[in-house]
Order: sequence, then C-alpha cells, then structure tokens
Amino acid sequence: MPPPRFRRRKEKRPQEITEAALAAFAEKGYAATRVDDVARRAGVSKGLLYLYFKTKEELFKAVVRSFVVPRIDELTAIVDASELSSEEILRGPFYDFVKTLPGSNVSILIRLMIAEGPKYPDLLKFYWDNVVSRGLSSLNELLQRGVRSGEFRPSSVSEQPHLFVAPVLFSIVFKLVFEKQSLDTDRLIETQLDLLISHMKGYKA
Amino acid sequence: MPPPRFRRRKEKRPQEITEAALAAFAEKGYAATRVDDVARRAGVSKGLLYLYFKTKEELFKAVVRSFVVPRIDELTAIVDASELSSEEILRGPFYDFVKTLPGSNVSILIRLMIAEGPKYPDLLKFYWDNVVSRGLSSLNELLQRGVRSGEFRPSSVSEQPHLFVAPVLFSIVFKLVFEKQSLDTDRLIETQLDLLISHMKGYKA
DNA sequence: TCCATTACTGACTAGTGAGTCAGTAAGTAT
DNA sequence: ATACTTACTGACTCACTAGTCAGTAATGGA
Repeated sequence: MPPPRFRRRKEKRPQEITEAALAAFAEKGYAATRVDDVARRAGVSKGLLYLYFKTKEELFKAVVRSFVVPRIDELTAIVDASELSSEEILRGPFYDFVKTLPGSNVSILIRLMIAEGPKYPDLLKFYWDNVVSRGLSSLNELLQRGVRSGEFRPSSVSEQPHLFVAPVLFSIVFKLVFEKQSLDTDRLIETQLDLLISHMKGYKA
Repeated sequence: MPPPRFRRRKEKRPQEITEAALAAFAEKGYAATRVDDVARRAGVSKGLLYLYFKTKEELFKAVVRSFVVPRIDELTAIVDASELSSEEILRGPFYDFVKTLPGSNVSILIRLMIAEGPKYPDLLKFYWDNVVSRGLSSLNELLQRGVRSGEFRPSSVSEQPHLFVAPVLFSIVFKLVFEKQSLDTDRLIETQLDLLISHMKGYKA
C-alpha cells in the first residue's frame, strides 16, 4: 500500500497557507508573487488554496490581519496594565518592543502596506483602525498620563507621539531598502528616546 | 487636406513619456501600470515608447533618474555654497527644502523605491549613490562644520544625521499611505529640528 | 516636386498567471 | 466491508499585457 498522497487537515491549512504567503510576499512583493508558488510552499495545491481564500487579494488581507494585529495587542496591553511610570515604560517595554521591529516579519508587511495599500482602501482602513490608530492612541495616553502626574511637562513634544515612532519607521524602511548599508537602528531609536524624554522632563541630557 | 495624424518631435518625446510614466506609476504603482496606458497619457503609440525605452524596467529607471537627482543637487548646492552658519542653514534652506517633500512628486518615487527597489538592485545602487548617500553626506558635513566652528557641541546627535531625516520620511510615508488622516507634517519636522538643534547647542528649549 | 530618411503607428504574438471544476481519495459513520 | 462526505488535486481556460514589426506618413534636402 503506497503512502497517502495527502492528509486532510482542515484546521491547520489556513495558517500554513498564510505563513507561506507571508514568506513569498516578503521575497517578491505582492504583485510578483504567484499564487501557485504560495500553494507549493504550503505543500498544497492551488485549488485548495482557493477553497480557503476566495482571491489572491483576500489572501493578502488575511496575511496582514493575522501577523500584525497581535503585535499591536502586545503593546497596548503593556501600556494599559503596567504599574511603571511613563518614563519607565518608554525606556523599558516600549523601547524593547520597537527595537525588535526593524528586521522582523512585521516590517515586511509595512513595506507591503506602503506599496500595495493604495490599491486596497478597505485593507488600509482596517490597518489604520486596528494598528496605527490604536498604537498612536496608546502612546498618546502614555504621554498624557505622564503630563497629568507631573512627570513630564506639557509641550509640543508630548502632543506629538509621532516623534517617538518616526525613527522606528525610518529604521524599518532603511533596513528593508538598503539592507547592505549598515545602520545602527538601536542607537538611532535610543538617542531619539533620550532626546524626547529629556525635553519633556525639562533638563538637558 | 486633413490635419496631420501626428507630429515628429524627437527631442521632446522622452521627457513627455517619463512625465506620463511618473503620473501613472504614482496612481497605480509600477506593476499595475500598463505600458499602453503610459503611452496613451503621453499621446503616443506603444511602439514609439519602446523605441525610446527598451523595456518597462528601463522606463522606470529613467523616471527615477530624471525626477529625483535634480532635487538632491539643489540641496547639496545650498550646503556647499552658503555663507550662513550651520544653524541658519538648517532652519532656513534645509527646513524649506524638506518640508516641501511630503506631498511632492519625489515622495511618490520614494514609495516606488520602497515597493519595487528590491527587484532592481542596480537601480537601488544608483539611488543610494546619487541620492541617499549624497544627501546624508551633505547633512553630515553641515553638522561637522558646526562642531568644528564651536557652534555645536559634539554628541551622539551630531553624529547621526539620520535623526534629521527620520521625521521627513515619516511624514512622506504617512501622507502617502493615510492621505485622509491629517498630519501636521510641518510642525512635526520643525519640532524635531528645534529639539535637535537645542540639544546640539547645549541648552534646553 | 520628388526622393530618402526615419519618427511613428497599431495590429499582432507569445507568454503568463488568476481562477475554475470535474474527478479522486482520505477520512467517517454504519 | 460499504456507502457517503468532503478535503484535496491538477489540468484546463480565458483574460490580459509586455514586447515586436511591417507598414505609413511627416519632414527636410535637392
């Protein structure tokens, strides 16, 4: 009796396929990725892939949903639950979190959002609502909490959480595009953090 | 006698075609742009386009070359020629320059480089050598000049010109991706500039 | 006015890849 | 064992587009 040609594993297929898709998109980008190739990576036929995902576009959306949202959940959970001071959260969990981003899976998806986003407005809205908006709100809450407690003085810095994110995005994009040119992304992010916190605390570094 | 079906205008065609291509790429991205559509926008047949540009890829490279490099030339020229102090250059010409970037043509090409760059290593090298590297060097030179003259104190900030660029890239990407969400990019860039200069001058803002 | 040159056209080809579907076999219940 | 359900396969189609090329007409020179 020959070994079975395939196993029926309904529950695990979708995740296996989205993982394969992430790897393929990361290598080639969305447009250049062949659905056939994703299926082969997942060890599955193209027909089966189309059973789980109606179109290539749906597959793309599923990838974003399943890999990015959990990461932002981590961050907001930390901010909401922690007993630490704002500065301690920024220098501890926040810094640890953002410095892992350049070079991670998530950074690849950020490239995809930049590249393909405009073609999929509803995906962009989903991404805005579930990732960007939540992340910025969380950060903003952290800064306001610091201001309310007297830890930080109010200033244009404490009103612009984007300043904390800018060097992170810069690092992500720089690493993605110019891999070979080395950039000390940790140092860049840390210097900016020092600078911002010093300013908010009202003394020079 | 009917009006002529077309005019022979050898000299102007390439520029007209690259302009049409920029517009098309801006709307749809590289992969989704049809060569036929670029030709029609330029008021030209596809055959003629292929007379001037061997492949779609060559067309893309020509677009990058002709729209980005001149902008960086402007900046380096200012830095090299100006008699102003480093701070005055940063707050004057540099600030004026970078705040025009979000929302400009160039920002669209930055999206294309992020999205398509990895597929075209030679284009990436060209872009690195002619744009990024030159821009960063120029900025670095400006900072070092400030340090040498005693205008700035040496610090981790004066060694990381990237910090001056990070909010600019952030603004560009943010505006491109989430057009509808408003972001005061001028304020973001200016706050960062204040912060960095204050730090380098050794007093708090 | 005629000729030579070449900028330019547009119909065509060849290749590709997203999505389909009729059939097959793994698992399950009886 | 047998019948039944459905996860799964893979060959096929159909639409689409980069790139070609034989032919056409605008121009300039004699």
